[in-house]
Amino acid sequence: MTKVETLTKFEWEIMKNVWKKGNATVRDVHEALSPSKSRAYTTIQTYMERLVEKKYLTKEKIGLVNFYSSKVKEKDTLKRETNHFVKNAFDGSFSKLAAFLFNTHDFDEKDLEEIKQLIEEKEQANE
Amino acid sequence: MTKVETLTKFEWEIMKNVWKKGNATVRDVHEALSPSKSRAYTTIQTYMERLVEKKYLTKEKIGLVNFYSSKVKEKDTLKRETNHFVKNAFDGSFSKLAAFLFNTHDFDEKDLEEIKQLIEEKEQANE
DNA sequence: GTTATACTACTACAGAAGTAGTAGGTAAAC
DNA sequence: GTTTACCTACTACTTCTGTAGTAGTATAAC
Repeated sequence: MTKVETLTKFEWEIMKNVWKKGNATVRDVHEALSPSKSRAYTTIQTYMERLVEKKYLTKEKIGLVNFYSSKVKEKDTLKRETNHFVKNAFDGSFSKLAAFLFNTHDFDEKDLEEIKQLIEEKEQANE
Repeated sequence: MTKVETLTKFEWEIMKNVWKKGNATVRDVHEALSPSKSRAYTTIQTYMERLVEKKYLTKEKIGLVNFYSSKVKEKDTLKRETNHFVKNAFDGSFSKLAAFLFNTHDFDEKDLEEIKQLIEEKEQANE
């Protein structure tokens, strides 16, 4: 019954940075995030430690400094979280989500063309 | 800077029930939810009270019993939450989300047709 | 060699989320 | 009219999130 976890907004932020850099120190992440919303260095540190506990990150000490790297693939995480969301919000139905998006958001020509392209590729693949 | 809030999984559950019934008592919701995962009646009660505090629900006492009804439209909530999610997970890009869905999930013919239909309608509307 | 800098490890604390018990009151049933 | 069932209001406690301070140690700079 492994309880499935969800990343909080801020945990996402951190994970995104680690994914982008491959591996990152607290300082790296702090510097990358600080401009937008200033948080103490140790706040970032705490988060990253917690992400280690939660098995999202591993850390390795090189010299004096901890380098954190991701234990989970971005794509897998994204997939899991998306499934979650769709489950909660749209009873697990992706076409409900799609319908909803079309009805409530404005897509421009380009978006629509891109998506249509994707569908056609899919359809080819399905055949 | 009105801090935007997100519903937790369980708050969703409750809101869905209230939306479905129009207005609902604690007992209604408890009975609707219990089969799946048993939670105490008072747990539901607490949640519903908190949702009143958070302005998602209003309550009106009729006789001895509180009837809760939604203050927010399901559609609006869904939209807000979807925006949130897309913002966190896909840097706010709906076409990234779309692309991701196509790459990681299997849609069957029917789904694809439905979506294509939607796009064509949109395109017509855009013209 | 003493001072400043940088980093880790540990501790702390408030508020939200998750969960539920208890007290007390009305109404129904006997 | 006493018991039972049901409901609300209030209180309580744990875990998780968000946020950060402090102590201690290694290194760099003077």
